[in-house]
Amino acid sequence: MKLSRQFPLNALRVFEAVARHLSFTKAGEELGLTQTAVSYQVKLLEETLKETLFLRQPRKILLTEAGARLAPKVTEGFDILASALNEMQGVAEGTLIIHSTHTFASHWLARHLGIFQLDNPTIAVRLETSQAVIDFSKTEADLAIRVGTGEWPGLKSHFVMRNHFTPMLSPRLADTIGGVRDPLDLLKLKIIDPSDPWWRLWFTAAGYPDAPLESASRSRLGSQAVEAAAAIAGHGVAILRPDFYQDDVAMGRLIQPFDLTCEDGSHYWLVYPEARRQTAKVRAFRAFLQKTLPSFDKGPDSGIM
Amino acid sequence: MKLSRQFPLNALRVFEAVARHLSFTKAGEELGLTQTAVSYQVKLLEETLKETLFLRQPRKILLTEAGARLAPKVTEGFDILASALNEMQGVAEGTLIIHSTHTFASHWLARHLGIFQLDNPTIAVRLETSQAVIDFSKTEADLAIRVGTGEWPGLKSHFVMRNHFTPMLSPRLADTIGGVRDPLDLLKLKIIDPSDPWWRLWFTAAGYPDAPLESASRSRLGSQAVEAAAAIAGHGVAILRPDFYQDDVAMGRLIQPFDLTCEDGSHYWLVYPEARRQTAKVRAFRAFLQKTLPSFDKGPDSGIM
DNA sequence: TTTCATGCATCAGCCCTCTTGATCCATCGA
DNA sequence: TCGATGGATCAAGAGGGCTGATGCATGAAA
Repeated sequence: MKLSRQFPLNALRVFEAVARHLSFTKAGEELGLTQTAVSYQVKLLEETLKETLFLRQPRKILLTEAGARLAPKVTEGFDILASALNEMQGVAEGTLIIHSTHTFASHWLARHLGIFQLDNPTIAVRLETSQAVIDFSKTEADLAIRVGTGEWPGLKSHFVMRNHFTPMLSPRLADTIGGVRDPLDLLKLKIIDPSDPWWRLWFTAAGYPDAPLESASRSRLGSQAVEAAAAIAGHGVAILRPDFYQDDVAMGRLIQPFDLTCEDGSHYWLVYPEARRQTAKVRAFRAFLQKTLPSFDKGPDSGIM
Repeated sequence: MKLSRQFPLNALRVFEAVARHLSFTKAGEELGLTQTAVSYQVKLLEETLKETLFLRQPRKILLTEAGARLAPKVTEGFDILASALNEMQGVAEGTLIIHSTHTFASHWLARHLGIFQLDNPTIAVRLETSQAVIDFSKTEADLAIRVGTGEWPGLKSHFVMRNHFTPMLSPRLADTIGGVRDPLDLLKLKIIDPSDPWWRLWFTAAGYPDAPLESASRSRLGSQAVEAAAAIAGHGVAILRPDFYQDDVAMGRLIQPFDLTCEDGSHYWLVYPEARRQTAKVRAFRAFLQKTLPSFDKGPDSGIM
């Protein structure tokens, strides 16, 4: 007997319940079926096996020898299946896989995940980072932090924080030109990745739409973290998300010469597949962001700039 | 997770196959499904569990952590179910439960079953006897020997032997009246159960339709075996199936004074539910009767009288 | 004994699950 | 660049399985 497609697995499940209750009606109640349906399924199974499994006596049924031999093993088999599912779900519930960009991971998550772990000691966190926009069907992340407009088909998204930027540089470098007071002062220094459109946006916002930015086609360094490192080393002025470099400012490794920040319409979002919205671990992470970030889920047009 | 009605068991079976092959297409081939159907079932299971089980990569799929944890247990569970079914069928195949009347069991089966057991050493035989016409849905007999016309709805029947009868008595009793030569001589003796219609049939066949049989309403002794015992003890003349008492005749305990036998239209039949026609043990028993009884399956109107 | 309650079998009809076939898409290898 | 491979998606259709009504047999209660 192979459990091939033909085999009525559901009938086996019904049999298992009937064997436990020794009653078609009761089994039906357990399974949410009518007695009629139970009768049908049992008959179907008996016909498939060519074995009578129950003796129908008036007002009660008995297991035949064959049925009595079959029942305990079937119960065991279904128990194993059920526990496999439970266990899998339990373990899955217990591990939260977060995908994020390097930048967000190192500058925000790394700093705040401790709180989450304190609040949710039973949930292990695995952090996966890459610059790519991940496809939930191709990696097994439970949720991701993405930059974008918040519109992704099939995914639920919650606003996390604005994605704004402003020039930042090392105080030593600023000193070489006697300090930075006017946006144009920046042009005296080396601009790290001047082809980044953020520079044009920022200078425009600062009132200098025509600032002469070298259009040397040197590509971006790849990630903001690398650019920041270059800036800290005094190699030039980078345009960075100030939120992420508060520590460096505090430690005197970077300064933010102007309060003016800019944005390009894309922001940080928490996203996950619609289907998994209700899982406990995702809910826990959402609650954590809610608690930690005042701007969470409020949309890009509210909250502090 | 309860394996309630809602749970797509079939999808779980499909998942199991996919996890083994790591291919939707291959799994489909094993199960006799199209790749489309497999895809649907896997998706259904994933939605039910709210867990991605496979990572769909181009030209290949991988199990996710959750899937990898689930697969072996699911395989184990299905293996247990499959072996339970196999085992049950094996054991069931190995035990033949025969239902029969006391008479046929003690006078024919008991004498010949040895041959069947020699021919089929792997089949254990269990004999259940009662006078009642059994209902296959209420007892777990595989087959039965019944007396009747051979017409039972839902049951397959094979003719076994004619059901004929003739007066029999102990030789000592015959001697008390100087021997039995004419049917009317029997009337000098006590007739065991004269209300049995067989007596009237036999006397009519013998040419004495008006033989004065006491119509005392004493009920039948219940079974032919009891009546035969009474006859052997010399308590009177019984009307019996001569086939069944050859031994008693040979041992001088009974005599059959007349060759004339009669019948009432009912005969011995082998019957079993249509659905079980092809099981090995039933086939073996049919073959045994075929070999042992010249009249088997030839119908009541052929063969020796 | 009659009547009621229980429990399973049967039947016809319908819904919805599941399957199929066609098509599309992405990737890998030549 | 093209063909082969393997999965996803879609619309359509068939058939399996469920339901509610009904029947039947029995045991319990009146």
